[in-house]
Amino acid sequence: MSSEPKDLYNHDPFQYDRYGLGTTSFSFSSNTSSMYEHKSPLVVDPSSQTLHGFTPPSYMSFTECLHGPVEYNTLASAFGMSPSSSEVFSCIEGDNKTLETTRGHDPIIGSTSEVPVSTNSSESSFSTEAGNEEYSSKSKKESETKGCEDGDDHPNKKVNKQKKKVEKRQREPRFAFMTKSEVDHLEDGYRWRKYGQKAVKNSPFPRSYYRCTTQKCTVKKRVERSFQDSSTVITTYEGQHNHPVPVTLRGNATAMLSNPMLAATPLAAPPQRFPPELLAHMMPPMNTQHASGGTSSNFFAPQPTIHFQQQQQYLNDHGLLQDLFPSLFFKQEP
DNA sequence: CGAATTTGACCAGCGC
DNA sequence: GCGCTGGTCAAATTCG
Repeated sequence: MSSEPKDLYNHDPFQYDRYGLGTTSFSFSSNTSSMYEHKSPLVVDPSSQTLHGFTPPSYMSFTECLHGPVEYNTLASAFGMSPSSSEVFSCIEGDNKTLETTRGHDPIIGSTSEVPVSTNSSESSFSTEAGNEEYSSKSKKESETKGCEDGDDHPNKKVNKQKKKVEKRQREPRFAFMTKSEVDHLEDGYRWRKYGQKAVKNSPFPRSYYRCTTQKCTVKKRVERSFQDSSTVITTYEGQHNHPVPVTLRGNATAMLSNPMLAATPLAAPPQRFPPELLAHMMPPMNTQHASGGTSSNFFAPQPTIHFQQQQQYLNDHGLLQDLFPSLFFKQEP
């Protein structure tokens, strides 16, 4: 194993754990392992369970975020994608090591155990990492056995194993976020097939594993409920969709696509790339209901039309983005 | 009847 | 090396 994970871990994407109330830590890293970090105080409104200055993205669809060239999947846009009203109040992006952790300390759960994911949580965390390091052998197994020759009808797994050991696979970027939702599996417009379920240590709730059903799309997601707050669903996406959103959408997904705001969403917005979910989160409350409502909002509710660029402009004008993520404004792909 | 889900088994990685 | 855990497979079952 390379030392990369350790290094990453040392950077501690969960650093927000250490800074207590009113502090947030953002960590990003690209494939080159560069990392940006910035800590900035945020105003928290416990009653509304939201961070002021963090508003659900009404302008960007979840599916859009999941799809396409967006470097860091914008899953936070999932706000409102759930069949029932839900809120994403924390996002975590990282790699296996960061998210998966060390024994007995579930990465995600673990983070929440250190800083209780209470409804009045005062932290919001984003961290991104898309490492290049070896991926889990299981994934290799999956892609290889499915893909090809390995699969001779001989279940000679020993041989396969050796092949697998040699071959490395690039790690897919991961993105985790927590959502207040009654349902585990949030509708995001894509079609998923459940391929596994496991009991999670220290949690009464199982973790479900889903895979995108679209051919050749390797995106997966894990869904689990926080053991500390059963109303919180933790969803971890892995990979990026290489296909458009399936046409046949139901329920909210349909609503989402028919939402003029979403339709106007500039998929191609700024090419590279401030994670849209952050943009979304950092948007000041355009809708006063969000700012003062205090209740779980339905993010699909009609809202004033605001274009992405306008929102960005707003942020720029207020210096929010630069202040929070100066480096991201100049971030270049390697 | 095909698609999706369930569920027990299997495997690899990691810490001790 | 062993045991624990997460992740995946795949047969069986359920669903539409």
